[in-house]
Formats: sequence, structure tokens, C-alpha cells
Amino acid sequence: MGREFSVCGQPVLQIRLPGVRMFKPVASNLNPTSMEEAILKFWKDREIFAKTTELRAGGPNYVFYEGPPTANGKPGVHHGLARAFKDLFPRYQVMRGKNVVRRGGWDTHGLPVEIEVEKRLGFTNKQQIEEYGIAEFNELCRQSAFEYIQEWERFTDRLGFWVDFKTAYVTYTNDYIESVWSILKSFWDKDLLYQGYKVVPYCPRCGTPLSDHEVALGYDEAVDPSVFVRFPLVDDDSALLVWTTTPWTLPGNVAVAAHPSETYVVVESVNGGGNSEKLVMAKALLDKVFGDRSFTILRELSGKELQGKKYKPLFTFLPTDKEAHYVVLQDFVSMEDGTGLVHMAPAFGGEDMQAAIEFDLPILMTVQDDGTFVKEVRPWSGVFVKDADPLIIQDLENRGLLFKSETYTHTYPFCWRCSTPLLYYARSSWFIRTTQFKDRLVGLNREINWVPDHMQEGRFGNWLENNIDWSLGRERYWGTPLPVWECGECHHQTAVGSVKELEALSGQELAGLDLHRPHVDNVHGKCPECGGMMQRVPELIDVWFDSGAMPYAQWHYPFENQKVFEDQFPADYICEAVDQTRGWFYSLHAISTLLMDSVSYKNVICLGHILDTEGQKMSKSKGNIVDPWDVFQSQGADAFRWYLYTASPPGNARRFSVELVGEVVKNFTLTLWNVYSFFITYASLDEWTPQAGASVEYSSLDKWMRSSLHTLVRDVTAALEAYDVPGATRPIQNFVEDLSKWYLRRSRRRYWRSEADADKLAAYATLYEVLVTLSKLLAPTMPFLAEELYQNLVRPVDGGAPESVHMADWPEADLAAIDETLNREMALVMKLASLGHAARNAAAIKVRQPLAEVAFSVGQAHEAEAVTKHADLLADELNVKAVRALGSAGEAVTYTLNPLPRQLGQRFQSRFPDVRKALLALEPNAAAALLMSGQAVSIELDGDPVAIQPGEVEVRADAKTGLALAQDGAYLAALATELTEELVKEGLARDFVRNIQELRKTGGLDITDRIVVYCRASEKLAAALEAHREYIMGEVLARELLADAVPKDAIRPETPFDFDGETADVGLVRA
RNA sequence: GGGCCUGUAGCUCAGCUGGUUAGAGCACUGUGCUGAUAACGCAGGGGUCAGAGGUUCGAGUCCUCUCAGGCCCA
Repeated sequence: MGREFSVCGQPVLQIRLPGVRMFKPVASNLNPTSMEEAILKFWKDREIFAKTTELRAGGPNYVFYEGPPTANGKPGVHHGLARAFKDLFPRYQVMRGKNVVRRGGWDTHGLPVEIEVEKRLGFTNKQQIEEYGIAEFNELCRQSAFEYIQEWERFTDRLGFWVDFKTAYVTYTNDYIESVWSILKSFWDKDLLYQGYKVVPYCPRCGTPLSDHEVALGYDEAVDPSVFVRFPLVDDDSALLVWTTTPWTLPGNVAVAAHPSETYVVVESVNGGGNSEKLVMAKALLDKVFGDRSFTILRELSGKELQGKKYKPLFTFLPTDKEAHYVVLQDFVSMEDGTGLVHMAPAFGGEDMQAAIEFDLPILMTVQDDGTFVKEVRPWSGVFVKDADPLIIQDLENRGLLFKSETYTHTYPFCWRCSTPLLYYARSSWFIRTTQFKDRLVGLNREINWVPDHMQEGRFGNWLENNIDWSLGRERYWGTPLPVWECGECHHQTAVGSVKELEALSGQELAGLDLHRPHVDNVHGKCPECGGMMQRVPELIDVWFDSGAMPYAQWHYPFENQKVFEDQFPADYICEAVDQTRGWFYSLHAISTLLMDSVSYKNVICLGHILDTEGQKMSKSKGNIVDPWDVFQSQGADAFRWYLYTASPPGNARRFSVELVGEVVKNFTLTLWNVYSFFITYASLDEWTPQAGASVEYSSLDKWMRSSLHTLVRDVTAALEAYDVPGATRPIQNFVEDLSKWYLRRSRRRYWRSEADADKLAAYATLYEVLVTLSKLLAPTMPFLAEELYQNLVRPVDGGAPESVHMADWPEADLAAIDETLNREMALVMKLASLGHAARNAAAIKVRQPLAEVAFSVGQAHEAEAVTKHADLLADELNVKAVRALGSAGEAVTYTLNPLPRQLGQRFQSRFPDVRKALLALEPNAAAALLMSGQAVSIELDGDPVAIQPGEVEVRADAKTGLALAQDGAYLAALATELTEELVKEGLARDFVRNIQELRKTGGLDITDRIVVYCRASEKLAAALEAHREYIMGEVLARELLADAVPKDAIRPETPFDFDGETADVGLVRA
């Protein structure tokens, strides 16, 4: 039926289905924030997230793991980065019909939580916690872990990250802990869990080891002694010269390390007492050590030759139960400082400890927990080690063992709480024997798809190659307790893998027992070996083990949900920032390798960090944090997400500011919005709706648009399958630019033309298909805008369409619509149009002035065809009457040849310069004629004729006529600039139209208002108006164009028209 | 000290297996256009592709070293 509708004064017959609702009117400007908030409400009201999950419940599984954040701090923009990338793929896969469980999770244990609580309570050491009560302290930790949970939920929701918080797993629950216990128990059963020593940074005043993070907080400059000590050899009259900056560790010395491949020397020198002595040290460091003291090199020897050489121990306070005091070879020995001979005290250095394990050296514990020497170190018993340094130096001096003593300034870690210098100190700890699985860890890693790919063999691969046993134990309070019980009598140990097993051990009913300290510590058992009392060991486990256990523990596996677990393991996709290399990426991988002999994730995107505009890391202390809410409020979540996806490759560190996100809105969102709003405006006026199955006669521009669109669908899909996010987003941005600046600009007139002919319908059908497809392509990345478009474009006209774009199917590329040749041709046409405009500018002739013709020259024969094929398009765009090839009208054109290095270089390699020379020596006009007609030219190379194909040479034209030229490389536009009287008249008519349109606009007329135009024009203009009467009336929607005086009530310009030397008194009246 | 990454216009980034005179967007200047207007077209200024060697007919791209920044480890 349809209402009577007319455009440009002519009635239009509209076919309209009864009952079909039309598109909602769209404002030409967009407020992203309010639009997004409306969409959020829509999702919430209709429970769209839940529906997307239900919809695909029967589909194949796509498994996503949420790396659990800790909610004891506010979310920042860097969390936005990770969450934006996490959200993308589940949304995409749901549209591909996959069943995706998007379960949230919270990491709730660990030192960061404890520290927050300690700060609040004003505590500075562990004793205070114990006095306060572990139960009470842990209760505060439990609350603190969720301090900012509402902030997190609000943030996540606003960003559009769909993750289910209602079912989120929480690492502090008994079920979770029990699953972790069962994993540890299975490791225990396989002898993969053991007790050993680890050297940790330790604050003797606070009585606690510090985490790496804490150590990093407290680096400062320190002045330490720098002493060179003689270690007299046993079977020799020479002594090893050893350097150390920690004399207090010398009583713990058990070996000296040399580098296996460096050169060492035995030198003779006269010492302070006037006696000659022989010393062994690295040759490279002689000058540094001796300075201007004289010495003689007696002989050279390799590091290897020193291996096993025994020396007399400096101190013998503690007995050695194993062989000690000889030279070992170690690659870490440096030739930067010292003597190339490194003193080894396994209790006080990580590398020393490694060597001790490797060579089975004794470990001498000469220092007690408070940082003072043990009683066996008699002279300095009870003295704080740092205070003992000068005393030890004096002692060495007295015994003639000191070669020289200086001071050394370097950066050294101090306790961030109390500024006490940290000691590296061996502590008893628990380990998982991951080194036993090193090859498997490395092998399984090769099955993982890493983005960026260098992570695989680079940072992560290296980390696995250098695998050391996982140090599991923590001497803290708030965490998963290590489930090992030990007999107080015979020290028999047993691991407990479930609450049931603990009940068996203790003989108690333990339902409802909180599996945290101190409650589990109060559960005792009877030793099966000796009947003694068994008590839990004091350690907690590393929180990273908690998070790495989430594939199992989130389901309370293996106690429940076996089937669910099998369906949901391993993950198809995870995503975190690069600092998780040794964190979650590793803990997941290590546990699944040891437990399941499987990867735990197949694809992983590893994100770089977000920096401020200066390239500095954002941190609270620097005050350079960008509040994500500033971004949401000013630019919206879509723009924020889009920026993160497109601005740089995901693995790169990226600088960030609110302004940069603003560019997205300006360049991309608003451009797309304008196209959309244009479509809605005209489709509504025409009451156009999509007709399923209607045959459409596409114009070549439409065909190109559809070809581009389906190329885009194909490429974006392929990029998403490869987890290439910039590859899935940047092309959309380019596409929208072409859509707006070429397709729509070139098609505008087709939409407001009066007749509803096949061409107009094709234009609507094409633009509609493009916008609907874009809404689906954008759904995973710009979920709000995509929904907004979809709700208005699809839902009103298709009652059967899914309720949300996120429930729609992912578009499939129509490969038949893809025409690569057409894509290339149109790219060329755009380039030539640009040159045509440049030529017009050069001649200072505005586009409204029609010209007789434009001639183009292109570099290659096949490109010339494209010009002919799209001549109409170029003529219209450039407002010329004809388009032709340069030279076809016989004007003087000269040609030059440009040999293409890519093609010819690859073909002729080092002879390329000769080929180039030979080509340039040809008579260019004749050669150009051959090449442009698609034929080869022949040159002579080393006496042999060689054929050069048209694709290997570019032809460049130059015209010397009076044409206006614009040139870029091989492309040339030449514009005929002579104006005939007819052309001038037409130009005047167009200028007149332009001025009337402006008057319509300023006069407040609606787009569809009909008018009567009154106009008294100067002579030439009047003639032009008469000549182009029909054209003008059609353009300005005039029912009449009268040469009468302007009525009083007419809309008039402030000053009469005055352009091109013509004047007119004009007025408009609504008809 | 070791490992990984990054360094291209004032800013944010492209630059395919080496291949013409290194590009885009933003910003700036000039100019044109105008029923997409919080735009758009055209032109211009702005680069020792961090630096130095090397390989090659040819290097932003490959190799070596150096410098700067980031991250991780020690």
C-alpha cells in the first residue's frame, strides 16, 4: 500500500508489506556513552548474555579460561586491555555456533592480600600477625580479597566483557582447596613433591623472606666491603685469589668456582710483607686487581685445569659432612669484576645453592633467623652479620690471608618496610620436581599457538629450557595450606589428598572444617610408623599453584563434574599480559604437563603493557594512571576496545591516553554512523525495506562494494581463526573509509533520485547488506554499536531474526561476489580520480564547472582497460563530459620507460643494472607503444636477445600541451581546460543550484519540502537557468522556477546572489 | 650480568618472502567543496628509517656490534 510519496515533484509508487515496521529515525550525531548505556540496559532487561549461552548449548565446545584477577585493588586501563581481548573470541565463537562457558573467577589468596591487611592493621612483621591471631587475620584477608569486587563487576559490565560472575570460581573455597590438595597428593604419590633448600631474599629484622615483588621495591645504593682473599692450595705453594663483597659469608664457604673456558694464570708477586707469593686468578682481570703493582706471569692454564683443586678452608667452625673446599666449574663466573674465582657459600646465594646441589656440596648454616652468627662461629657468635664484616676482615688480615680490602658501591636490595639490608639466605622449602619433565614441558609448548609467536621459543621457551624445580612453599598465613602432615617423633611424612583422607588420618569428622590456617593446623593424626603425633607442616603453597590449578579446581574435579571437566579441558583460548610468563602461563602449563601430560591451552594471546604518553609504566606512585572511567565517560567502551585492538600489535607495549581513543570516535565510529544515518534517513523517506529473494540489478559500483564486503568477511574471519586481532579489525576500518568516502559519496544521488527504479533498489539493497554485515562483523569487537545497528536495521523488518546481534550467526563470505580484478580496478579508479582533482586544483577550476574531457595515462596495459571500463564513474566524479586515454586524440605525448626492479631484479639478479641500462637505451616511444598494447620488447644482453614483458616495465607519459596535469609515478591525469559557452552555462546552473540548496538549508526547509523559486537574474545567468531549467528544478525540488519578482514572505538570502560575475535576486516559497 | 621485545614524520602506527623517489591517520599551513557537516577533497611543510660496520646489482627489511626504552630473570 504505502502512503503517497513524491520526490522532486513526482509521485513514487512504493511497494510496502502491510504491518512491517519501519526503521527508527536516527540522529546524525551520536553520543556513544548514552547509546552504550541504553544497550547495556537492553542486554540486562532481555538477559541477552544468558540467552547467547543457552542458544548454543548443544554446539561444539569452545573453551575459554578466565585468568582470575585479585579484587583487592581497583581495576585500571591495563585490566581493560586484557578483558577486551578476552571478550572478543568467546563472542565470535558463539556467533559461530559454539558452546562457550564464560565462567569468571577470583584469585583470593596470597601476599598482596596479606600486605593490604597488614597495612590496615599497621603491622610491620609476622610476630604481630601471630599475636593478633591467624584466624582473625585470615578472616580480614577473606574480606579484603573482595574489597573492590563491586568496582570490578561494574567495570567489567561497562566494558561489555561478558563473563559470568554468578558462577565464578573462588580460590579460597573448600572445594577449590580440596581439588588443589588432590593434585598435590598425586604429585606426592609420584615422588614429585619434596622438601629441600632454597635461597631467598630475607629480612632478618622482620624474620620473613620477601617476594620478588617486594624485593623490587627496595633497591638502593649500598657501599660494601670489597675484599680479595687468599685461599692457599693444598698440593701447591700457590693460593687462589678470591673476591667477595660479603665477608660474612666466608665462614659458610665450601667451594670456589672457576669459569670452564676462561684463561687463568699463576702469577708471582711481592706482597706487602716483602715476600714473594704465587697467586691464581683469571688473566682478563689481572690489570683490574693488580693496578700498578708489579707481577710476573709464571704460566697460563684453562679453567678446566683448575677443576677439583683442593684448598685449605679459611674457617672450620662447622663440620662438613661431605667433601668440600675444592674448585668447581660454573658458567656464571663473570670476568667483569673480581678475580674470576668466586667464593661459594650455598646457604647464602642462589647460584651457590645450585652448584651445591649439582656437586653434592655441604651446606653450612652459619647464620640464624635473626641475622646473627650461630654459636659455633665462636668469635662472632650473636653478632649481626653485617656488623661482623670488619671483624672478619681484621681476622683474615691477622692470619695473612687478606690480599687487599677496598669498598664497592653497587645497588643492593633493602627491606621495603624497615630498610634493613636483605640477606640471601637458605631456607627449608618445598618443591615440585618439574625439572624431571623439562623435555615434556618444552615439547608440549611447541603445540601451543602463541601470539605473538616469538613468545613460544623466546621468553616462554627459554624459561622452560632453564626450568628449575617449582618452589612451592611459603611461610605465610593466607593461602592454600600445604597438605603434608609430619610426625613429631620419627619425621615420617604423608600427604593428604582430600578431606576424607584427612578424616581417616585424624579419625575425626571434619565436615565444615575451614581448610585454611589455623584450623587445619589443629587437625592432628597418629603416625602409622611410630604412633607419634602428626602435625601439618607450617607452609602454605605458592598462589600461582592455585591459579594454575583452575582447570580442575574450578569444577571441584576429581571429586565432582568429571564429564564437565573433560569437556572443558584444555582451553582453546586464554589471554593475559606478558608478566604472566612465569605466572599463570607457566603454572597452567606445568600442572597440566605433570598431571595430564597435556597442554592446558591451545591458543594464547600474550599482551604487552600499557604505558603513559611518556612511555613510562603506569603506577600509582608516579600518578600517571588513566582512570578507565574517564575513557568510558568521554569516548565509550566500544571506542576504548577498538583502540586497543587496532592501535598496535597485542604483544607490544603501548602508550595510552584518552585523546588517542577520541580519534577512534572521530575517524571510525562517526564515519560509520554517518553512513548508517544517511541510509536510515533515505530508506525511511522511500519506505524501502529489504525484500528477501528479490533479484537485484547491481551497478558496477555495487558489485565492487559487495566484492569488497565479502573480501572483508573472508579476511576478518581468517584473521580471527588465526587469533590475529589487528588483522581482524584494521581492515574493517579501511573498509568503512572506502564505504563512506567512495561508495556512498559516489552513490548519494542514486538514493534521492525520484524514480524507484532498479538502480535505486540496488543501491539500497547493497548499502543495507553492507550495514547489516558490518554489524555482525563488529559484534565481537564493538558489541554496543553492533547491537545498535542490528536492532534498527534487522529487527524491525525481520520478525524471525535473532533477538540480538550476539545471537546471530557469523556472516559467511559469498565467494562468488568476490572479484579481485574489480577490487584492483576500483583502487586504480580512486587513485585516478584523486589525480583528476589535483589537476583541477592546479588549473584552479572548481568541480562545479564542467569540462570537456580528461585524459589518463597509466603505467601498464591492463590498467588502461580499467579506465575505459569505469569511464562513466570517472566522468561523473570529475564533472567532465568524456574520459579517454592520453595520446588517443593525437596530442604530443612523450614516454619514458621505468624498469621495475622487483620483477627484473628477481629475474636477472646481478645483471639487473645491465638490463636496466639496455631498457633505458631503447627508443622510448616505440617501446611504450608495444608495451601498452600488451606486447614484449626485446633488448640485447651479453649479445643475446632477451624479451621483456609488459609487466616488467612501467610506461610513463608526459604531455606538453596546454592541458592541466597532475602526476604520481606512472599515473597522469590531463584535463582539457578550454571552456565553451555551453560549459560555462552549465557551470552557472550548478552554482545556482548550490546557492539555492544553501538557502534551503539556512531557511530551515525540510529535505523533502517542495518549493517555488523566484529569481531575477543578470543576463548570462538568466540564459543559463533557462537552458538548464529541468535540471535545476529537479535538484532543488522546485515545482516552479519563475523569473518574477520575489514575494514579500519568501525566504531570501541576506544579500542577493553574486557569483561568477553574475547576480540574482532570489526567494523561495514552500509549495 | 643474561634473555625477550621495541626504536620509521611533532603524536599513534603501516611497510608482504630484500626491489622504483619510505607511507597512512591525527596535528599544522594553504586552498577548494558543501542537504554525510563534531565532515570531506586537493596541495604543502615535516624523515641522516636510533647509530656504526657488513652481505647484496639493490637494505627500513638480512648479519654483527653499539646506544636508548620496556618487560622478565639473576
